[in-house]
Amino acid sequence: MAEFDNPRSPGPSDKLSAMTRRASPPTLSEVARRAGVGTTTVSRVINGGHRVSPETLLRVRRAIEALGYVPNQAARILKGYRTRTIGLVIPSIADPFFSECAEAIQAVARANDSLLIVTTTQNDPRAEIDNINVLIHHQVDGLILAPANSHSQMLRELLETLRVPVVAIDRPVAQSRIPSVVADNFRGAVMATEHLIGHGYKRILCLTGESTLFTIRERLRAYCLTMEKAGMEVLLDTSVKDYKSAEYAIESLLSGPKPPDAIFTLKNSTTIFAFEALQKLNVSIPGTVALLGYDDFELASTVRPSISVVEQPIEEIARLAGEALFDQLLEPDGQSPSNRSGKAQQIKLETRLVPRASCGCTSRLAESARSDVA
Amino acid sequence: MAEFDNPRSPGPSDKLSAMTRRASPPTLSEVARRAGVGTTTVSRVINGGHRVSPETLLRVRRAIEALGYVPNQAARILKGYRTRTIGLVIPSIADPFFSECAEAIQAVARANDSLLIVTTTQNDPRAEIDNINVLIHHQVDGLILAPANSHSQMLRELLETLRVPVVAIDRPVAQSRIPSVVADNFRGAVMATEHLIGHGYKRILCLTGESTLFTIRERLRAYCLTMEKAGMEVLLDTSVKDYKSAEYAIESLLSGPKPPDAIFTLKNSTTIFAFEALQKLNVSIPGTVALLGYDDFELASTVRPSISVVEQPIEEIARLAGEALFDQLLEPDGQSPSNRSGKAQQIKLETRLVPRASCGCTSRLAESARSDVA
DNA sequence: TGACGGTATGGTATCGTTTCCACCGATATG
DNA sequence: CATATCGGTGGAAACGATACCATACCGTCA
Repeated sequence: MAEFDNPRSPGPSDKLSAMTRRASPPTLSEVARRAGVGTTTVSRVINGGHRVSPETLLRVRRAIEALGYVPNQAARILKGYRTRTIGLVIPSIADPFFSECAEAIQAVARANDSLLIVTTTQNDPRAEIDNINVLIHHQVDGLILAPANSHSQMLRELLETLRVPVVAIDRPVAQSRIPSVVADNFRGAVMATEHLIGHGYKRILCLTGESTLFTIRERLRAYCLTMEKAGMEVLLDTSVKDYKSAEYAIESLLSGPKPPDAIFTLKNSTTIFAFEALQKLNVSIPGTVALLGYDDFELASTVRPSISVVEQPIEEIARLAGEALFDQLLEPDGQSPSNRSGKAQQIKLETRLVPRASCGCTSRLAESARSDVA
Repeated sequence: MAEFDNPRSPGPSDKLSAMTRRASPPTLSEVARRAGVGTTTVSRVINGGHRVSPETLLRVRRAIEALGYVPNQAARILKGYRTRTIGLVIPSIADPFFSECAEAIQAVARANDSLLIVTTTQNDPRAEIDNINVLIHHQVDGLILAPANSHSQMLRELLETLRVPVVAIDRPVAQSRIPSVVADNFRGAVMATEHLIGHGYKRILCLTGESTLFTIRERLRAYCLTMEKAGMEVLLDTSVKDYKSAEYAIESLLSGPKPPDAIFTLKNSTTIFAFEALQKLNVSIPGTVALLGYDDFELASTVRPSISVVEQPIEEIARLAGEALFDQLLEPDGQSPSNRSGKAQQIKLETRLVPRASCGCTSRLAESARSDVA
């Protein structure tokens, strides 16, 4: 871990570098000198040019142009201005769900003249805390994060002492007034389970994948409740974490005494592992077992059979979170921004069932249903 | 476009807020006062604690702890320190190629105590220039970018006047000494074309997709040269830009007088469109036409038939670029960093052919070949 | 004419940190 | 014993931009 490093190199004397390529960027007072005005006037020109006579304005603008002057961010920030950066804390950028989020949030940031700093946690709560601290030290104006653990006491406390607005995404922060934008995971999983039940499947297996995340737990809860309400047996397998484990689990379950006739997978990667395993084992889909997954993915409609999924409005989640953040940022009153009573702070978005072939909807039905919703 | 906004709110008088929850973060001089030392000493403690007596060190550390002091970044930066942020300029975060890049670069940045700011251009050269300027104004320490147009005069000039190190990724900057890390697109496409020729296909069609990007042009050049060298007819189609156009192009070509017996797609999305179209048209792969794509993707090995591809070492490209950037950053001499003669600045990485079923390699052969290389 | 309101402008303290320089005492060196 | 050396320390001047306040000027109204 390197120590802090040297400041700018000494640099040539002012006179020497006057005509040659500059060693350091021009400053506001150099602009002022060149334009024959005071620093105040230049500052005013930069910040909108109000209360400056047209001639002076022009002269200053020319000087700025000639010197290629750009204001020094650090100095402005020091005077209390916003940094025009926001931080994003997510498990991984490579995950398609979060990369789509990042893209959308970046767009919102850009629309608000801000930049986005992305950090990743790999769902490690400690890395998460670290990242938040680092971003705060870098004086970001606001923070969007997908909490690794919704119930972390430490996280909640940290967030509530923050002086900048925070919005949680995909997963809420339990027992706090931190605003959040999440999908309705419970409702989505209810829809999915009911859909499979509606198809007449009798033994619906739920593959949770390995996860303690809030979203997965919600989906699991919904599956269990729905099954029980329908008087059906809850069949769980939590062992699938990669292709191998999927193959092992599915093979043993299918050759067991009471094999499942449908599989509901609770997340993207689990769906893919399960699909891969079923293919490899030459299990007919949906003939022998139907498959329905949570979360859409690019090739879900292309593979044979196409895979039915519950689709989340990812881009919308991210966009709303970004907008909520900037709403808080632009609020005139500096009062603790997260406990204003007026606005609905906890946003929950609808998800959508996309029936395709793998759940037993025929190709044709699936197509019509699809265009129906779209 | 909002104007600049207000500086910090006036804030209560010092005395008043002394005992209550602080309105603004503690400063270095407050720490100094509490520890009964000068600001210089505190500063020294923060920056490594050299030349400070053990007792004083302890006292200062305690004061820092008690006040929860963290140094103000803006002030340090103003004094000439690095911002410990680097900028990344890519076409899109949602693109799997670039999201993997971003992930890897972020990891390198973190390892160097830096943060990553991500901006996207949608391959628009103007947005690219804008983004670079914005990042420079934010005083990033360095820059990594995937140039939209390798031959842009404007871009080259901008980059060469920059005072911070730059590394190009995936695509070089033509006629310049900007360091770059790219895959050997030419060699990759030669391998692919030769592989198809080796299978005995006679009419190999190349689907370029819509692109003027450097990478695609390189691959196209390689395809053409290899075909000509083999005395075979170059078959090009540049019209595929989505699923519909793929279906149209493939249907009309296949029903034409001299239909292709193999397809080589030059990028990820084109491969998927082509595959989708072939499936929909019930064309047998590789029976009627073989398929080989550039760039791997998650389900390429899962779909039936599995799709043969040329795979790029994405993570390695990104990691090397990140490391090259920090190498420059840490170089002691501040001389124009990009034209040091010592190091190889233009890195070109090998790509790898991953034969699967779609090109005609049988499943078994494909498997063995695969594990052979892996 | 004198008081007043408004506009254009500049001087200067300030933000929080680093660093140059000066200082002090103590030990080492001639 | 005088002087260099060195570890430990603090005062105060930067860094670059902003904003409070003061000033100078002009026109207008009573």
